[in-house]
This record gives sequence, structure tokens and C-alpha cells, in this order.
Amino acid sequence: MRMQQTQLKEPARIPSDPIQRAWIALGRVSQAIREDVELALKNARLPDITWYTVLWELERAAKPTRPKDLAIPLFILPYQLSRLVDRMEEEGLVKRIACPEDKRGHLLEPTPEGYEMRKRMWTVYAPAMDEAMKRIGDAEALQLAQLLNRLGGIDYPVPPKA
Amino acid sequence: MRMQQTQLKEPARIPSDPIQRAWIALGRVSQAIREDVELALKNARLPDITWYTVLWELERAAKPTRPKDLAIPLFILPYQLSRLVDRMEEEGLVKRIACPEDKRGHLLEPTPEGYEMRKRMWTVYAPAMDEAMKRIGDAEALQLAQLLNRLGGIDYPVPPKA
DNA sequence: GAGGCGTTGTTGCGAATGCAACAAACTCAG
DNA sequence: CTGAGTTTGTTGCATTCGCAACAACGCCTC
Repeated sequence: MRMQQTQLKEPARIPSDPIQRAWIALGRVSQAIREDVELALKNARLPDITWYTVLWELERAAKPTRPKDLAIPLFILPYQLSRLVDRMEEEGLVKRIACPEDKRGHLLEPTPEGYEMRKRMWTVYAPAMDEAMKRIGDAEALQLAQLLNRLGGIDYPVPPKA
Repeated sequence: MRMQQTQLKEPARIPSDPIQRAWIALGRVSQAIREDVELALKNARLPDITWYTVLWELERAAKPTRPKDLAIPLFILPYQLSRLVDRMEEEGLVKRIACPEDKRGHLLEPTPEGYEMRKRMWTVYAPAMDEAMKRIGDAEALQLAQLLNRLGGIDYPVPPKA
């Protein structure tokens, strides 16, 4: 007698043509846009976007924050953050302060120079972003954001940048 | 007397909220999706997506191709491609052959192992891409591709992957 | 409070990266 | 032909990266 077996392995699906087109466009365009903005920052002798994001996340938190609580929203690995903070600390933009309730970790806080640097970066970052995205209007941008967030399984609205 | 001066510097625009949301979603989602697929390849002990793309581009060209003609569609810098080919050649996936009409360059061609490797990678790449993109349907994917291509200023249809 | 286990963060090391300098070949005006 | 200028591709070097190993602490059970 034949029984319906529990399907252990799905059939290996091949992406449809529209999916492939979306995949390719996503790769190419996100890279191009990102490079445009990074170049603008580099030309202004300013640090990487990552630095901005760290500073901004710390500023949003509005209180000293532990690395582990930053790594998640930043989408980066612990060891990446560790060395990132090393370099930012060397440049005097953040400082590690002792963490009272967990002696292995510490709390991260921007220095005054850190706050100022983020603001200075924004004066370059913002126009560069605007320029890089100028080919689409607000309505399209919103639609794009919604499609992307659905694709990424994000169903809460992501807070804007600054 | 006041004259209308030629506007040398545009007013530094701040991205609208929808633009910022699209920007953020683009960064986050493209990274997440890409990592999913790269992980699948890594778990299968297969090379990087970049390798796939080089092999695929060479296969599409259907004839030995010069590095400079590859670097553009691949969106990578000459020196990146140079070392990439070094490594692929070491692994026996492509070979550099002398270029008759320009002695400083050479022509790139996949080896038989190269063709086979691309095919093998596709058996992992394709399902991984499909899985990573499963949250959207074909109609949405098409819409997404169109929006992205408009954003990137690409107005020719990008050929699908394989 | 000792021992096992998960968490948090860092680091040594080999590989990869970006940048600027470079070599070699092509082009073309004079 | 000669020499200036461009194109094509590579490489030395310092920086950065990924991975796996590691130290240090917290937590929980006995």
C-alpha cells in the first residue's frame, strides 16, 4: 500500500525569471549606490559608512550600550565590531567604559568628538544619498522600501536615518 | 543690480523620509539575502559567488574574453579581477591564453573543470537564491527589478542568470 | 562553592583587500 | 622612426578580514 510520506526534501527549485532579474538588479544596484556614497565620504576624507552607523546607533540608544546590543541591529559579527571599536577608539570617537553588571563586557559611548563627527559625516552622507537615489521619486521609494522589507521579512517600519 | 548668478553649488539636499527608508532597506536586505546565498555555497564547500559570475560571464561570451571586457559587466576593478583570475587559475578553473592582437593582455577561457564547476555551483546557487527570495512572488519580483533598474539607471533588461 | 555550560568579547594567523606605483604594449602626431 | 601619452594588466605594501581558538565572566545545578 502506498502512503503519503512526509516530504523530507523539497524539490530543488530553480528561480523563476522574474526572481532572477530581481536578484541581479538587487546585487548590481545596491552595490553601485553604496559605492557612490562611500566615494563621496572618502573624497571628503571622512570615515566609512559603518562608522556612521555605529555612531548613529549609539546616539539613537541615548545611553551607553553594550557591543552585543549593537551587533544585532548593525548586522555585523562580534569580532568585526570588536576591531571596529578598536579603530574608532584610537581615533577618539567612542570610548569603552566599564560595565557594572557584567564584568566581561563594557558599555560603548560616543565621545564629544564622536557626536561631532557623526554630524559632520551627515553633511556629506545626506546629499550623497539623495544624489544616488535621485532617479526615483518619493512614491517609488516608498514602494521600493515596502517590497524590499517584504523580501527581507521585515514587517516593522525601519526608522529613518537622522 | 542683482543678477541671476549661475548656480555653482546646488543646495545640499536632505533625503526625504521615503528615500531614507528605501536606502536603509536596500542596504539591509541586499546584505541579508546575499549572505544567505553565500552561506549556502560555503556550506557546500563551493567557491564564492564572484567565481560563479566570472565563469558564467565567460560562458555567456562563448569565446575567450579579455579581462577588460569582463571587468565592466562584473562591476569590479582591474586589479581585483587580476588576483581573482590568479586564484581561479591556481584552482584550474580558467586559463589565460595569449592574445594575438594585443601582446600585453590575454584571453580568459574556462577550463573543462571550470564549466563543470559552474554547473555544480548552480545546483546550490539556484535553490539558495530561490529560498532567499521566497517571500515575494513573481509579480512583485518583476516590479522590484523594474524599480531597482530605474534607481540604478539601467534601462536595458538584464539577462537572467542561467 | 565547585563544576559544567552558555555568553560575551578579543586575538593570532593566514588570506584577501585597496591603493598607488609600475611595466609593457599600443596609438598617433610630427 | 621617435617620443609623448594612453591603455591594459600586475604587484608591493600596509591595512583589513574571516575563522577558529581563546580568555573571562555569568548562570545554574548539585
